[in-house]
Amino acid sequence: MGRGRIEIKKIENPTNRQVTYSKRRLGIMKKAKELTVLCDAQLSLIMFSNTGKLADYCSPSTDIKGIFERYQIVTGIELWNAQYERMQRTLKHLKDINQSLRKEIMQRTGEGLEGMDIEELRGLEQTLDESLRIVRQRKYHVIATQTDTYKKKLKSTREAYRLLMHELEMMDEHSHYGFVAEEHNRVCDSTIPMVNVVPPMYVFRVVQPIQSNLMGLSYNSHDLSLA
Amino acid sequence: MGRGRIEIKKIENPTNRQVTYSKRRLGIMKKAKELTVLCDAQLSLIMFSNTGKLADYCSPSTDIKGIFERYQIVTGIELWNAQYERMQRTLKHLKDINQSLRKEIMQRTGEGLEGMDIEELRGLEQTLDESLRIVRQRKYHVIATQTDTYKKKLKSTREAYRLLMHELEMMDEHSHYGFVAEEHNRVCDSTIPMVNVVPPMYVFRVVQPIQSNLMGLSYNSHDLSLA
DNA sequence: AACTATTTATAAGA
DNA sequence: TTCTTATAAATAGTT
Repeated sequence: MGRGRIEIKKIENPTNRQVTYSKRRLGIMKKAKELTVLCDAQLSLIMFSNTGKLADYCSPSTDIKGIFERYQIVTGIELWNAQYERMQRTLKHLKDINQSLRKEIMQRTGEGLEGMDIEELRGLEQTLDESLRIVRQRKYHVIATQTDTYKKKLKSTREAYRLLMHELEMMDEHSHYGFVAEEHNRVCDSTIPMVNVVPPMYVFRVVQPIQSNLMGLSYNSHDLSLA
Repeated sequence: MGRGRIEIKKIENPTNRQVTYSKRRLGIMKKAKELTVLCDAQLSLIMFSNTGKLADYCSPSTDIKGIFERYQIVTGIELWNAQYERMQRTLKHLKDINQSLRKEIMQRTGEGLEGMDIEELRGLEQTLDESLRIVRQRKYHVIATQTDTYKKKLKSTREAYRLLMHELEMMDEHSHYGFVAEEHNRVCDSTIPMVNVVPPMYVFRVVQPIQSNLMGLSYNSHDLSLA
């Protein structure tokens, strides 16, 4: 339909091809609209030109999504159902796992024990017993480590203190300003024995307030009784 | 384009409409194919007639799904992406929950304790201790219930046995066939004391083999020592 | 489903 | 791209 018929094969001249595409695109679009109106049909038309440009038409009273869903139902072709169902299955699987994990936790908590027979209860008891053993072991390990850390810090503090005292003594012996004499003697007298004689625990208590910002230990006698 | 122009509005005569639909459907289909070939375009055409019949065309070298996906990408319209992403989020959420549940179980098992400080360990220990207490309580309850059941069964068996013995005695006293006399006396002598004097545990052991198919009890001294 | 008068689409040219 | 126009193609009404 034009000045001379054309063969239906790819138009090699790009300009020509583009022009033809424009004309025919409008033409088919018009046809689509007419078909929609005349025959009360529902249709979707999606076109991508050679250059990637999109043009589309969809009959009124519906949308592309509706058309595609209907298409899927009629043809049975999976456009996204496969993916959707795969996800749905994964979801169910995860939920199942979730439930069984929750159940396990519940049983380990001591809830939901109603359905278990003696053998199962026995097994659970032993498992819990073992777990408790491990947790306690770990706790004591942590306590031991922290105590060790404190001892080391204490030792270095004690050393620093001793050096300081030593310097003070030196100052006392070689200078005669005397403005700290009274205080100094008292401090010196009580310190030397403390550093060298007082048992670690006592020193620990004296020093602790100085370092209390470093770590917040507060375990009580109950905990220690389990050591 | 035909004998007289027509107005573009719904054809009310159903037959006429159907005929027109057929003709124009073929026409637009042909146009679609030509566009595909001439201009190297990609297109999809889906049509549903008034009566629900499907007709579709898709350019070669692609498929409806491909066109559809490309359409989504270009338009940014979510056809099923919204649903997809919602599911993906749910999936991730479930996985996260799953992971935290697993972690909790691990800690309750005594694994993965490395990151926990003393306070946390203390809490975990107390929780486990409490759980263990509950599980043990439950176990003893089940044991008690089962023992009770055994006692009742034993009692009824014992009663049945007693009645049987009584009948035998009667038979022995009132008849003089004598063909079971020897055996009968022996059985009678050993049974009466057993039923009335032997402590429950002893009776239990004697009776157990007879009923052992009913329930498979096998708790050992270790278990009982925890009672 | 075929025919055909007529309308419509469009190829080529500007 | 858009307009023009000669001509091919589509199709409405008919058989």
